[in-house]
Amino acid sequence: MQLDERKYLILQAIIDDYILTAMPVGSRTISRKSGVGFSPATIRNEMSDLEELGYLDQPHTSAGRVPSNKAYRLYVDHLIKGSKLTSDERERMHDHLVARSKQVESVIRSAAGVLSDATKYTSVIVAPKLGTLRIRHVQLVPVAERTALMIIVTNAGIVKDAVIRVPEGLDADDLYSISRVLTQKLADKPLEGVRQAFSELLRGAEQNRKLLGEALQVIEKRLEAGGDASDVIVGGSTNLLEYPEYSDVNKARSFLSVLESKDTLRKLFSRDGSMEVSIRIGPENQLPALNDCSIVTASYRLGDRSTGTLGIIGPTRMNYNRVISVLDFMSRALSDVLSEYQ
Amino acid sequence: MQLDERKYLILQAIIDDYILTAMPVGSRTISRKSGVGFSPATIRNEMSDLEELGYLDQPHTSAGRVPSNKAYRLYVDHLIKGSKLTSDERERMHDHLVARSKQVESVIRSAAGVLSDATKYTSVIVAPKLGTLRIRHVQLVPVAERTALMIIVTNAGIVKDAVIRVPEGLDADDLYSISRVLTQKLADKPLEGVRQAFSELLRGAEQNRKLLGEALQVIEKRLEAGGDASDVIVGGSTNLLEYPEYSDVNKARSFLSVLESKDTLRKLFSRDGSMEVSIRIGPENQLPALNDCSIVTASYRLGDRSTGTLGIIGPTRMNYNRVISVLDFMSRALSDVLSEYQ
DNA sequence: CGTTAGCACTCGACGTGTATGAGTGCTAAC
DNA sequence: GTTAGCACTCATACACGTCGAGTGCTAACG
Repeated sequence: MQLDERKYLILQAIIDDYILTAMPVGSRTISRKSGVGFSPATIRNEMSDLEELGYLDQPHTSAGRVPSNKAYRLYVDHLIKGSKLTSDERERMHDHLVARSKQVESVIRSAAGVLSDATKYTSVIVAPKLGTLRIRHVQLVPVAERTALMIIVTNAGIVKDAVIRVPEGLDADDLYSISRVLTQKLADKPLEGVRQAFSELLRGAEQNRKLLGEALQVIEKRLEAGGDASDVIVGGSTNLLEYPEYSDVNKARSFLSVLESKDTLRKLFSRDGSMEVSIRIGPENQLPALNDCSIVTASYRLGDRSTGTLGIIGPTRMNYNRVISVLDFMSRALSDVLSEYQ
Repeated sequence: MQLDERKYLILQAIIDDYILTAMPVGSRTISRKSGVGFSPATIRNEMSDLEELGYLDQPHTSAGRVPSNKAYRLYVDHLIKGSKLTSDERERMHDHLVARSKQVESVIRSAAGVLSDATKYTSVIVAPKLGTLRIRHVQLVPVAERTALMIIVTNAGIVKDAVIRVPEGLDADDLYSISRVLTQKLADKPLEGVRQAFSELLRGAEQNRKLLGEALQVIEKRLEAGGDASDVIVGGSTNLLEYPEYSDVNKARSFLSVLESKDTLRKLFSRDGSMEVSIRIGPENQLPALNDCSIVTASYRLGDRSTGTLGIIGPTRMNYNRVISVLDFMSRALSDVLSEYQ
C-alpha cells in the first residue's frame, strides 16, 4: 500500500500533536484539528492502515496512537516544513556568542549554553579533531630540573599542554631558543603531519635528539587519545528531565550516564565532512540507553580544513523543526565567530 | 536532660542503621542489634526522650524514627569512630592518580573520578584561587594583525590564556622579546600581586604602555571573575540518583541543577585555610536545594601558599566514616602528586 | 464506493473500602 | 528500672467498581 495524500496529512497531524503533548493521540483529536475535514471514524480507518504499515504504535487497545521511529524518519525526511527563527531570536543568540569571544573555549562553552537554552534539550559540542589543527606556536617552559611544560598553540587559539622530560643541563634560555626553532620549523603544519616535520628536525639537531623525541611522542599520544574531556562540552544536561519520558529516575539516570562518558559522546557526535544537518532517530544511535532519543548534528568550521560538531540530543518526539533551524543558524554563527581567530 | 551513655549508644545505633537502609528505624530493629541488650519497650522510652530532645524525627505516628540534622551533627562531632581504609584500597586510589600525572588538569580530573568511585557519592574539586598561584612564564603569541594570545604558565603548570589587542607594528619577534622581558620581571610573583609589578614595568617601558595596560586588564578581569568553569571539576554526578532519596525526579533535578552552576559550587566548596576535614549538614549549606545533602570538604596543597578544595556531596545520611577517611587520604595523595610540579 | 453515525467493547486511571503489618504509647506486672 | 501485653495509628497493598477516552465493526447514507 502506498501512502496517499490524506495519510500523509493525518500522519503529520498525529506527529505534530504527539511532539507537543507526549500523549497518545486519538482520532477525535485529529478530526477536530483545522485542516483535517474528516470524521473520527474515517481517521480511525486511516490510522488502522498506518499502524499496519508500521508508522504508528498502539500502547494498548483503548489508547490513542503513537508515532513509530519509522514515522519520525518519514517526518524528518519528507514531511518537515522549515520554520524560521525570528530575527529577534537570531540576534539574541548571536549576541550571546560574541559576548564571550575572548577565548575560544569560552565561545564554545557559551555556544553550548545558547543551544540548550534555545531548544530546551541537551546540547553537545565537540571540538575539532586535534590532527586537523595547525600549529602556530610551540613553547617550552621549565618547571623543574629536567622537566618542562610544552605548550602548543594552534590556529584555533586552543592551547594544549603537556609535561615532558628534557635532557640535563638545559636552562631556561636554552629552552627559549629551542622553542623559537621549533615554532619556526613547525609553524603552519597540521598536528597530524608533525611526525614528518619532526624527523627532519631530528636529522638536523643532533644534540637535542632526546628532547625532540619525547616531544614528538607526547604529541602523538595526544593525537591517538583523540582529545581529552575538555574537547566535549555539554550544555543543559538537566533539561531533558523536564519531559515526561524521564519522570522515571532509572531512565533519567541511564541518560545522564551517557552524558558523563565523554568518549561515548565523541563517538556519537562524530560526523563525516558534510556541513548538512543530520538526524539519527532512536535505535539508529546504536546505543540501548538512547533508544528513545534522537540526535541532531551539524558542523562548524574552524580554519580551512578542520570542523567540529555541534548537536542536540532530545527525546525522539523532539521538535525537529525548531532544532534544525537553531542548529542551522548556530552552525554558521559559530563558524563566523571562530573565524576571527584565524 | 543530659544524654547518658545509653542514649548515646541507641542514637548511634539508629544513625548507623538509617545510613545503611534509609528506612525509619523501629525499636525492635535496635533491640535485635548485638551490643544493645534491651527490650524494644525500653528502647522506645529512650527514643521518645531523644525525640523530645530534638535528635529524632518521626515521619508519622506508626513509623520508626529518623535522625534529625542535630543528630548528625552530634554524630560527626562525637560519635564517629574513625574507620581505616585497607592498604589495598589506598594503593588502588594512589595508582589511579599517578597514572594521569602528565598534566595537572587531568590529575585533578582523575582525582574527582577516584573520589566519586570510592564513596559512591558526588565529588567536587575546586582548583586553587588564581590569585595565589605564582607566575612562571608569560608568552605572547601573534594570532592576527594587532591581536595576540597571552599565555600565562603558573607554578601549578596550569595554563591560562586570553586574547589581547596589541599596538600596530609589532611582529612576532617583537612579541617574543616582550614575552621574555615580561617573564623575567614577573616570574615568581603571585598573580594577585601582579598589578604592582606591572606599574613598575609601565614606568620603565614607555613605548609598550598600551600593550601592557591591556595585558594587566585581562589578568585582573580574570582574577575578579574568580576563575572559569574549568576550575571546578565534578565527578560522579549521577551517583546520587542511586539512592532512594532521589527517586523523585524533581529532587534529582534540583540537585543536578546545582551541579551545573559552577559559581554556586565554587562558593559552596570554599574553605578557610585549615587543612582539616570539615562537614556541613543539610541547611548548614544555606541552599534550599541542598537541604538534605551534606557536604564534606578537605584541602589540598599546591605550592607554598595556595590550596584548593576537594569534597564530597551526598545525602545527609551519608557514610561519614568512609567519606572522611577517603577525603583525608586523598587530600594528602593529591598534594603529594601535585607537589611534583613544583 | 467512500464517508459517517452508532454501538459494543477494551482498558487504564481513579476513588473507595478492607486487610495487613510495622511501630508506637501506655499500663501494669516483674 | 525493665519489660510484657495490649490497644491504637497509619502507610501500604490489594480488590473492586466506576468512569471515560478510544477503538473496531457494522450498517446506513449521499
